[in-house]
Amino acid sequence: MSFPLKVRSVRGNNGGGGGGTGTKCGRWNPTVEQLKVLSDLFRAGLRTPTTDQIQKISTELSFYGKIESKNVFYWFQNHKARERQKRRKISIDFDHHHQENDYISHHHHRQPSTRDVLEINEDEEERVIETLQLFPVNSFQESKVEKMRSRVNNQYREYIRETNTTTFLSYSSCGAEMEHPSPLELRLSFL
Amino acid sequence: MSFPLKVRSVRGNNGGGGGGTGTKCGRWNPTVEQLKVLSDLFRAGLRTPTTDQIQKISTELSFYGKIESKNVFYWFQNHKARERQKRRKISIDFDHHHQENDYISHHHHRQPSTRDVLEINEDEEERVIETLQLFPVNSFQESKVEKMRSRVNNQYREYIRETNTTTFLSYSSCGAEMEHPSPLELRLSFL
DNA sequence: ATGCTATGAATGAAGG
DNA sequence: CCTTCATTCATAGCAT
Repeated sequence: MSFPLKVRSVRGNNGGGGGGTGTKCGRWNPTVEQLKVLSDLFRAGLRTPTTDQIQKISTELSFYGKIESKNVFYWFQNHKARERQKRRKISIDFDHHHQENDYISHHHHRQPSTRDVLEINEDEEERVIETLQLFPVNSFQESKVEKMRSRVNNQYREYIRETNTTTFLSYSSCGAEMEHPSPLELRLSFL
Repeated sequence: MSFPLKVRSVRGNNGGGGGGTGTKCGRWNPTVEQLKVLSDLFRAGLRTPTTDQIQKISTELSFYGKIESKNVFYWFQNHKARERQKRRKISIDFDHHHQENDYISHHHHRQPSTRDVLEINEDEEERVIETLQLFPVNSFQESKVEKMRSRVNNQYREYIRETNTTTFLSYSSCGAEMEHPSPLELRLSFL
């Protein structure tokens, strides 16, 4: 529960060597050094590192212990998500608190069911990434060439949106319709 | 993917009480049967099902639990993308990988596609089985599986229009427990 | 042992 | 298709 200064067991191991034997290798367990670097990067403003950045970070962190790129990826993913989540929760609490204070009618207390919670103060973001000196990851993403590719497949998205907004009634019996070309049979003739 | 020894909750199925593990009706949680069928289809070579296929699959799968066509759509999207991710192991950090049995790290260098860091080393069959017959098309259509990747956006249009009125069953079915065919059924007969 | 919390990992759902 | 977000599953660790 301890907050930021979580230290966790250092998991012994490595320091470059790789003697991380004792650890159950089913799941990556960051060392304190790794955690520090990651936190620093995050604090410096890095939120969604590019593949190159991930690679660099991962490579660098491998010095402190076994680590893979995906671990870095997941770490940032989770860290960002959970911070947002935390902030969201706080905001909700705040909101809730206020609502209790003023019981005005035009305030609609919405239960944050699942996804109702919309973005709240999401400011304070994306600080200068260039300033983090830990790893000079100034690799630009110059890929502007491929921008004219996606064009059609957005239709399904629209469809989804449509069906989501349009009543979910889904009338049970639709015997008449189903005008599918042919009585089909999907079969897996293997396995 | 990666259901080696993980089964996840087999969908405690809502049923009001909602106890159990999760299964909040906010998001589709595939049952093992559904997952099996989907995986089979995928392994059979189906990658980007057409609208019709999606609908049929979802109809069939609704037999095993609540499901919508969009779930099928998303499943294939995600599964395909993530399969590729796995296949495209970056492995730029090969030299820094120390210790323990490093998997047969073969690295064909390529430009990291912005996010394929998820270098998972799970080996799954990726053979394309030509025996898949999702649609017994006429002879003039090449029976090549890859041929099914044809963009059928026109169908999407139709589909969209149609789904506005005819949604799929996917009844919640709290008590409507129907006897499902043998989970080992290898052939799906769609009607 | 039992339970809880923090968090790594996975994946459903979207957005673009 | 690619990238990202939100949820959820599964556990390691520590607490009780």
